[in-house]
Amino acid sequence: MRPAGRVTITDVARAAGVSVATVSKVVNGRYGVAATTAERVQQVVTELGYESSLIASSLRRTHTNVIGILVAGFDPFATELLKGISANALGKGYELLAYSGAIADDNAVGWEQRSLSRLGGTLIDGAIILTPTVVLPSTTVPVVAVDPHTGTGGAHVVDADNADGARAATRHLIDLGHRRIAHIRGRTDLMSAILREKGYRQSLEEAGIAYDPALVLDGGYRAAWSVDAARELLTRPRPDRPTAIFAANDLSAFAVLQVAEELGLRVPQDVSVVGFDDIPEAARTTPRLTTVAQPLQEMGADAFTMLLALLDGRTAQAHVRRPASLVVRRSTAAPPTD
Amino acid sequence: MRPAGRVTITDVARAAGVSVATVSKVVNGRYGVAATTAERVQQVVTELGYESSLIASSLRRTHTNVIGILVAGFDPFATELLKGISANALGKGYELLAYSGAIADDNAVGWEQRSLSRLGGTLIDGAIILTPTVVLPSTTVPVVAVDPHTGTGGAHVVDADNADGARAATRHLIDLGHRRIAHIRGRTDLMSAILREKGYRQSLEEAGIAYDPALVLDGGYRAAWSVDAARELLTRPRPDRPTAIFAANDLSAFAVLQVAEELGLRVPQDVSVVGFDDIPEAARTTPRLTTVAQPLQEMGADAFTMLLALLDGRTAQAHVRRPASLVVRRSTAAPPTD
DNA sequence: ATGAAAGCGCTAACAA
DNA sequence: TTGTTAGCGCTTTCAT
Repeated sequence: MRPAGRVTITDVARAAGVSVATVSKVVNGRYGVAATTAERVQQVVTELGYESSLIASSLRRTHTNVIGILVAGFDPFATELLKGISANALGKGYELLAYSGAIADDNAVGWEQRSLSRLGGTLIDGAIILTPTVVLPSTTVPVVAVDPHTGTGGAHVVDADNADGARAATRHLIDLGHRRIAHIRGRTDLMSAILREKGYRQSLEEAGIAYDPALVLDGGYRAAWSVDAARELLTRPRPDRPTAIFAANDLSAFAVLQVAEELGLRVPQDVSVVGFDDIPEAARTTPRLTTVAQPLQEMGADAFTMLLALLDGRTAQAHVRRPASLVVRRSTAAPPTD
Repeated sequence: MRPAGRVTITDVARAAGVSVATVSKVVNGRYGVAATTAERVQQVVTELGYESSLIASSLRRTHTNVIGILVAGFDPFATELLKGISANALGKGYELLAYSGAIADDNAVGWEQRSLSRLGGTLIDGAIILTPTVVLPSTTVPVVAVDPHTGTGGAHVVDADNADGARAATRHLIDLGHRRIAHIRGRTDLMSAILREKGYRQSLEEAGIAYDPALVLDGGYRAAWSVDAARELLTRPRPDRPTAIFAANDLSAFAVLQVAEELGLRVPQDVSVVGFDDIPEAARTTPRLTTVAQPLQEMGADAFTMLLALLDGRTAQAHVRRPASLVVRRSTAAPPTD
């Protein structure tokens, strides 16, 4: 009688009248099996639709040809990187396993460590960790970090040139004639946010515009906080009110757009807005958002290439930095002339 | 001495001076452990940074609180659905494991079956399969299919109303005044393609426009084939040439845009183009593409909700169909008046 | 060429 | 309360 649930190697062995060891050899193409036996086993395998359990085999094997991609959640940032990794991985003999382990608030921090422990050493041969928030201790499998939040920490890293992107964004606003340019800052504990603010200040300095602390507010990369910040900035009386806002990420920029609309301010006529990240939604806002694009898909591909080198025992460049580039859309224009 | 690789339950047991069984009980919060013992074990766990291996435990357990999302690859379609699933899964106590098993051409077909076999029964409690291409035999874990290519096949399904979306797209062209409307068909073996063509024909019929087989060509949902089809259509002499083309998906529509440009035809002045899917790139073409959007994120969320019901032993609606909606951008206008 | 047996890390009966 | 034992499905020596 046919087994009810999964077809296991034991089912195949029984049906073929051989031992499980022999089935294992056939399935994995090992030597030491008579051609006729192999053929018979193969036939039963096909007949029963047997596929080896990834779980069970990974428990014994040293490698699985599976690469883990550890994410906090499937947000636009992560999924763009995934596309790049997936495109690059095609035909390279590896399966991809994207794991989102941050399911509750209590593991919102340190999720990467937990996920790595739970999968590492057995299920996956190596890992690509997207935007890790902590420095990872030495692990049992090779790891590449993409856009780490706390600096490189000795690990292999792929990121974009955040400072330069922010410089370009700010310079764009300056070139349009803006002088009162506000910045809604990201999470101040994160590397990327610090670098973006740094780029903003550098461009101001290059243009000889004095840095005004009153124009820099916290948005924490989050919509809610950014709404508050935007409201604070845009409700100021006219001479104090900034004519342009550079938001640390697109989410914050969307908040600015929303608040401007509430207040009856036109974008870009009354206020210009620039974001950062160029998530797909940025091309769909009204007006479409001028922002800084990170080549996320390329970065994903880079990470995969790097990890492959590591897995092959080759030495890999420790740090790959991709340029960020300004994408000018409709949310920026010359300041109002009064 | 501290163990070199992963920290296992045995390491913890040894360090705490108890048996592995006791550690297991503590870690999983089972009863029957003295408070003082539990505390000591817990401390060692923290100290050593122990995390149970998902693999090993899933081999024994009946459930893992992990939901598998089986995809062929991480393309725009899959990642949008992922976003919706992920957003809905947050805080529901499940971890997400997206698995891309189609790594080579030889498992390009039947990947879903293979992935399900490899993960099912042990690693994952249930699965959401994105755009499966074959009908799945009864499996050991609950399964929800999103946008299946071959009909529902008795399984639980989430999809968009392809026929209605196609009707809307075609009606939009008719309303603009078009009468010679071509259709570049999708893969004729797939449910979605058949429904889209059906919608196209229905709208023509409703408007009293005779169906002309010469205006319907195969594009197979693929760029290359669609380029050929578009060229065939757009190089026809003027009275025969269609004034509008409804492509079965955005990829095909992009091909039309490209061919039109090569031929010196202006979109939408000389020819109007409508796509289907509204992948993010559709908002970035020149001109931006009018297309039919499927609410992918909502569909992902629906699938998760459905699977949750199944896992809880509740009965779930067998088929959830979401409306598809026309997104009018810049690639459509009234036909040339000559 | 084939199979018996050990063991990967863990959980669940059951015994002590 | 705690530990011993069996075994999940598989791979890998090591005998036969």
